[in-house]
Amino acid sequence: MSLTTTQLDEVRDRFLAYLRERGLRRTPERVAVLNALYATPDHVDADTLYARLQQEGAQVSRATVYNTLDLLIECDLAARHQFGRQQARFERAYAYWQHDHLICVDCGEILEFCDPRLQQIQETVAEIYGFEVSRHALTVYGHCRREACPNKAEAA
Amino acid sequence: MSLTTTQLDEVRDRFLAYLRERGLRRTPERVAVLNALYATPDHVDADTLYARLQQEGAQVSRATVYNTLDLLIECDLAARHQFGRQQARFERAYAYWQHDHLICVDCGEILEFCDPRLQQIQETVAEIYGFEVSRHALTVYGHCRREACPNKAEAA
DNA sequence: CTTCATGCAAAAAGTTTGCATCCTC
DNA sequence: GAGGATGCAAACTTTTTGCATGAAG
Repeated sequence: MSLTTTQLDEVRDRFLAYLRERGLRRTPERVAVLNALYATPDHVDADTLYARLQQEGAQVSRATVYNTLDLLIECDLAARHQFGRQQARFERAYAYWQHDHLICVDCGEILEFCDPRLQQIQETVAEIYGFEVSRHALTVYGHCRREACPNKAEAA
Repeated sequence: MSLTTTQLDEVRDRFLAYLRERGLRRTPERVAVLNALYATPDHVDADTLYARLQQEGAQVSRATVYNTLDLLIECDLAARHQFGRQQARFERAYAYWQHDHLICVDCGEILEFCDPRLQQIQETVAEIYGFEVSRHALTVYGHCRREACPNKAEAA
């Protein structure tokens, strides 16, 4: 799913507003990272995002990619996920409801879903344990049934 | 919650049976890692487990710790979790229902909970997306209300 | 012009690997 | 005995850090 030009403008404006109110500078590198993240709806790792920026000719270092991703997470324009391995994945977070992930352990395909019962679970847990819950991360693992799914043999 | 001696025996037997049926060797190092993991109910990272083994005088290398943890996960005696950071946490998995985790982002406390609605969510997702679901990982993040919780200022 | 942000490369943190030695079977 | 398992250390991967240079305000 792609965002409209108007939405992308809103995203950029929100980022710039955040930078302004925090007294941070508007640099072309920061904007480039934002654009690269919002160019596709997938879940990229930092290095892939870095490679993408290089490919586009943007002059951005890895350090700046990580740096900027942190800023984007702080202002809720990006989300970080840790899907099982030590490599974090990032996705855009604007105009997205809180959603969860379904991952095929064979082909690595990542699907998104949303179930209202999770909200209820959060509330229940918050009440029982006296927590002020801020967010959750649910990842469901399994085997997809796509014909094109490689490593199918692993499935039961 | 601690396991009884009988349960610990069952665990060891199960591990040894697994080694036997896979044609793997029963080494004192492997048993030491199992014991160290089952000595406490907490969620340890590999290095902490390694340090614990050293302290007990066990002669086990980091490589063997990782190696053995993989074996324990394969035979369902251990579970690996990736709580947000790039450092994996391990916990014993024998005689435990599938449970989920509630983490205080201020003090790092990890609580466990279980909600039957998750089972339903898994089933729903499996049906909608045509997945054969094998497991899930839900982590809820928030602020605990303990007096002793450090970094309380961060809470809203 | 001041100061913060960047790029680079080195360091850090976590995990995996290669190889000689040791120990289970 | 034979070959898998271990320990050690080095390699590797991902992320963070320090510092001189560069550019935003």
